[in-house]
Amino acid sequence: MIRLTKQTDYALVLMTLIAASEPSEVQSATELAERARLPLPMAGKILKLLGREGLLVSQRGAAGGYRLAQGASETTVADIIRAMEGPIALTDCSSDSGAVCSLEESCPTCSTLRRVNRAVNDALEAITLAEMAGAKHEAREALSEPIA
Amino acid sequence: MIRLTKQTDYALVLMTLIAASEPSEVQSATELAERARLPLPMAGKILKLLGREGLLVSQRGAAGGYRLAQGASETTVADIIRAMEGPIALTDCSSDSGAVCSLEESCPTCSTLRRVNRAVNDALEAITLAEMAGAKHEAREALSEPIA
DNA sequence: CCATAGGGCACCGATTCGGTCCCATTTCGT
DNA sequence: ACGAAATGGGACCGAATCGGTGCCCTATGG
Repeated sequence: MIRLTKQTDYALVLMTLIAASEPSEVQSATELAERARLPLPMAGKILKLLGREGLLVSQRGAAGGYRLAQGASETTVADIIRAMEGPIALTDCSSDSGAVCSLEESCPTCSTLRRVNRAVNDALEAITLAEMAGAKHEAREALSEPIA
Repeated sequence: MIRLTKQTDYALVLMTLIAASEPSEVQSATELAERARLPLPMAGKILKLLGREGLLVSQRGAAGGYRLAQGASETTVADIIRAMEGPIALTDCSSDSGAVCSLEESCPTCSTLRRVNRAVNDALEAITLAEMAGAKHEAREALSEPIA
């Protein structure tokens, strides 16, 4: 249903939590799991993935944890989704790789889908982690206007 | 991966094919399946669904088939996706139904997701079947720019 | 040297997806 | 009136994906 997985959803929540704290100090998976009201194994799994994908920097050993790899304004929703689910492509057809579509005759669909895909991508690229982290207090007026 | 199912993909192709023909005359599932290079059972299943959802009008009996229920300019990509997959919602959180999110504390995510969701929705709502059907010949310059 | 915390991965049950098939019903043509 | 041609509505099945847990390893601070 054009929907992202729950794990991606959780990733957005976790990233938001991390972004909302002091950028320099690490936060443990246990802490974050509690605050996000997620089971520890789940949170751990997701944080590991986000680390491997370069969105988080991890500190191993006792008193370890995670912190953002970049500033909260440099990370977008699209980045997080890509880290969790791979390239953003609505269909096989709409991926950037020039994979040839098997539906030759009827493939104006392809070109249009590519366009749709781009619109979605842009929308996701436009929202930064900083906005999400700040949304709790401010950024309420930013919601009143439509996007596209 | 924020992707729609293959059946939805097929639905877009089939709808495009139907829209590209004379609006008044019906086309059989067999015909359409051939032109879309899809197995007949698949095409049939999808066409039935689109009919039930009100996007197509069916003519039963011999020499039967399908035609558009509305003008090609009135039907959008979003309509087709909704017919195939239900309401467009990136996450449980972002649906329009005011379903309460379980992640209370961290739920600025909710509001932001709602915004993302809306952007996606708007993008899909903006593309009509008429555009897709016409894209084969024109609308090529709209593609010349890279995607992401 | 040990408790703490992340790294990696295998694994499992449940759901969804892609696809096929069957049978009932409708309708045109002869 | 009858039969071929089409749609209508499901049931059904194998395969892939999803959500979630657990285990064992390595790193590190006290």
